[in-house]
Amino acid sequence: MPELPEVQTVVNSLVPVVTGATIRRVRLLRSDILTPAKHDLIASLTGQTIQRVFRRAKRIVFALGDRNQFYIHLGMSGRIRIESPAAPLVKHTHLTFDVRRAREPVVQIRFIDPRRFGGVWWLGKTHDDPSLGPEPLDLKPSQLATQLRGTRRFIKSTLLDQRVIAGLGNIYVDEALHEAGIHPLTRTDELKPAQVKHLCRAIKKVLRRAIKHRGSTLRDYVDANGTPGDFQKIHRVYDRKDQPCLCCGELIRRIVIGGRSTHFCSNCQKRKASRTM
DNA sequence: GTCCATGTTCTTTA
DNA sequence: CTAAAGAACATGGA
Repeated sequence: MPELPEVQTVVNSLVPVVTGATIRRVRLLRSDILTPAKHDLIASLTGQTIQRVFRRAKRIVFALGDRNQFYIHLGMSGRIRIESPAAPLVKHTHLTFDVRRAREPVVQIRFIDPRRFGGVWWLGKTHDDPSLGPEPLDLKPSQLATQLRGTRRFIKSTLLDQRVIAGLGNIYVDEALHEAGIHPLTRTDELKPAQVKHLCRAIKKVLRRAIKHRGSTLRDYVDANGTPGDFQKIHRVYDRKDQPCLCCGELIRRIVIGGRSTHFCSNCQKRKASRTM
């Protein structure tokens, strides 16, 4: 479910509720979602204030008043919900913490994740992660060119690699490659400078539009208030196998690259490196 | 029962 | 050394 636009949407819905709030009661209902596993999360959170919440890559990062940080990663099926503390817990709720801002009622933040590919990571005071690539929305073409240099992998696989760019996932890589007119099986080192520049613009354009539409709801993604996104309604290629391309009418194809379903238009995205715009 | 899934990481293969 | 392929993780929906 969650790629950069969905995670950003969740963060946007959390900001007004948790910024400056004090953490009251914390419950870790499944301790195996925590890394490091032995960390005492309850002791670290209880009584702390949340200075701010922000997104880095696909992570929801909480910065605490004592300069410690932790983050929640939603994995494939994770959700954050803002609820009344009295609301019944749904199945697969793994973490809850009550927060309170001055003169406002207590609300409860919940992390729910059936498949448990997501989890909670305690960062402490070490805030940087050298394994994460740059944020796509801040990316300059020259920076993208640097990140793409020296690999012959398929561009589809390269863009999914969080060390290269942090935040894209299967939906938005497919959408960005269509927007840029680049075939997903193009070898990364075959991209011309003009194509890299076009790709850089395409990535930002797709992500900005997706954030504006509050992400894509294919199955069950909702933001922290339970609101679904609607960007899936204007996908050009993702999940549109055998439907006509909105640009040219060609039927969208689905292939598998690196074990991931990949959608593209064989007319708008030519295999040969002939496109220069 | 089967296949598939918006993610990440590890192992095997080439 | 690089990177592709495959599996693993765990659950639920079609």
